[in-house]
Amino acid sequence: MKLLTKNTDYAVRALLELSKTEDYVSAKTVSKNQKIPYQYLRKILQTLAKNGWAEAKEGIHGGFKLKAEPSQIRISKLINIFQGDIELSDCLFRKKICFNRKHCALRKELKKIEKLVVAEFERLTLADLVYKSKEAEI
Amino acid sequence: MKLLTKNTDYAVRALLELSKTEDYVSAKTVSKNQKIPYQYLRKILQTLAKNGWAEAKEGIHGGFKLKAEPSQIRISKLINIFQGDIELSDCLFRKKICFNRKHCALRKELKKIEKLVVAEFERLTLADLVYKSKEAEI
DNA sequence: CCATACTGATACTAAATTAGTATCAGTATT
DNA sequence: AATACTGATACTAATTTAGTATCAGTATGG
Repeated sequence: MKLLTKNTDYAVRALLELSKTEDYVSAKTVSKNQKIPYQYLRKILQTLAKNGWAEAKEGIHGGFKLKAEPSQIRISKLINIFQGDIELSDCLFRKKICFNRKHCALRKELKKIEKLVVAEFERLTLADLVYKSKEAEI
Repeated sequence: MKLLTKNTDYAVRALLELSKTEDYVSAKTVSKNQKIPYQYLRKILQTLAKNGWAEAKEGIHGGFKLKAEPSQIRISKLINIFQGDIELSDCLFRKKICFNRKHCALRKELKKIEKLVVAEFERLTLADLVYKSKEAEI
């Protein structure tokens, strides 16, 4: 069971990379520094740009830069983009078997846990990670 | 993102089904009542039996029955069996890049969330679900 | 004004995980 | 001995995740 898939993981790390400087950073550079497959990363950066988290500049010396403050970039949002809604379980057979109380009892409990996780990921921002990174470098 | 895959979900529902009676219940019956594909369910029940959560009886009028009290069957254990360890993220590049503090900062935060989730699933037992089911039937 | 180093868009393949099926052998009951 | 079941295991299908490849277009520096 994984809460983060690779593309979310890569997205976070790419954004952290961008947070290092005000300049535009090319996908190539991010790819090198974070050891993320180049073409895969490009798609991720494009998605980030489309969703307003990064700004792209085309042409030579182009690249990407953060468009929002790290403290405004919530990991939950990134999960939403790359993995869809945070939803811990489907209500299988939603319509038919939810009359089946047993199943719903499970579902109800799962929903509770789901809320916890969502809250945690909403609390967590890129800034938290930047801050902790710096702390660790001392 | 799903915390429970279908086999865990099926396992829980199968165990709930078994909890209804002291008698042995055949896979066929469980399959019908819970609308779980028969052959798939059989594998799940066999796994539950192997892991000591259900007792199997062979031959005609055989089937499965609970081997533990519902209050002793923790959902976390079922997750462990059917989905492996609860682990929200791999530390990709574990050995090499964990020197990379940025990644580790993320990982540290994920571990915290992971602990929360694990604690919740350890708290939750089959009995909680049975109880809530009965409540709902009033 | 053009070579270069980049992004935009998109189509594609590969790998891994999850879900489901099928089959044959053996066992307890009547 | 027929029946209704489990044990074991091999297999296929579907879905999700990960990664690759390619062509078109853009900004910049020489």
